Amino acid sequence: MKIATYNINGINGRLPNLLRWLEESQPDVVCLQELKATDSLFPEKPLLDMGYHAIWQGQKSWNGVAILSRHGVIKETRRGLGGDPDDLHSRYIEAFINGIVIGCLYLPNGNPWPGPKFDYKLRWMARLMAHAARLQTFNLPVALVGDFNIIPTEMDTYKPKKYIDNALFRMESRRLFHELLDQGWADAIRQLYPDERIYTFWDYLRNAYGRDAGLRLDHFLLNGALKPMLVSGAVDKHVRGWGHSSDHAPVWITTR
DNA sequence: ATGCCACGGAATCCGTGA
Repeated sequence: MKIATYNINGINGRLPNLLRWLEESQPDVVCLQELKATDSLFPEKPLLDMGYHAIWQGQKSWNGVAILSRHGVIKETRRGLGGDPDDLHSRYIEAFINGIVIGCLYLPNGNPWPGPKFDYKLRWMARLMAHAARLQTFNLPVALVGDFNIIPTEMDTYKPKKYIDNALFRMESRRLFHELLDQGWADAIRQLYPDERIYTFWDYLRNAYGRDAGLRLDHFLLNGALKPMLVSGAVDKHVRGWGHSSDHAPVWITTR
């Protein structure tokens, strides 16, 4: 099964890019983030026409997550993380597809540091970790997939010094990410490419893509049951070079 | 220290993103 994640940065503005990439890449399941669309504006029909069923949690202007699948109707298992009834951001949706539990997430950016947005990021991560710990008790393959907005190590940014006080790279963010891994999650892309610089995001500013000034922010975390099923994975980097692209590129893995 | 780009939504700018 080919599972992908793609921060689309506005699903309606970039629908032609999304459809072009789906046609080319032929993923079975796709986790999307930053829909930037309300529920009623989700482009269900063009995706169905391409054979993809979808579940989504939209929001006006910002955030928004969705899961697409070619394996028929999707069994949704959760939307939202719980642990904070006042949090109205659409950042988590989860489904059971073809024997795998797939959690699609869009972790808060958290900039600027310090401040309330950074505090929200850390609280959201704590809630994610509480839910991830519950998922670890499942006797099933589980994947946490999406835009984590975290640069896990110095190897995952073109210029570590520049990001020292950035919420994506602050030690608190990295520490929580590694505490999450310590629950028993494997960072699939890093596992496949232990020594390579791999980026999934290139800023629109300053010709970042042309200079390959990127960050690795989009991750696949696999539990112990799913990890031995991992076969391959990669970033569809060229998609970031298409006209009218998102600032993220799609990332995918395949499992047996 | 700031703007550089790009989005949605409203309005001819603002908040946000990373």
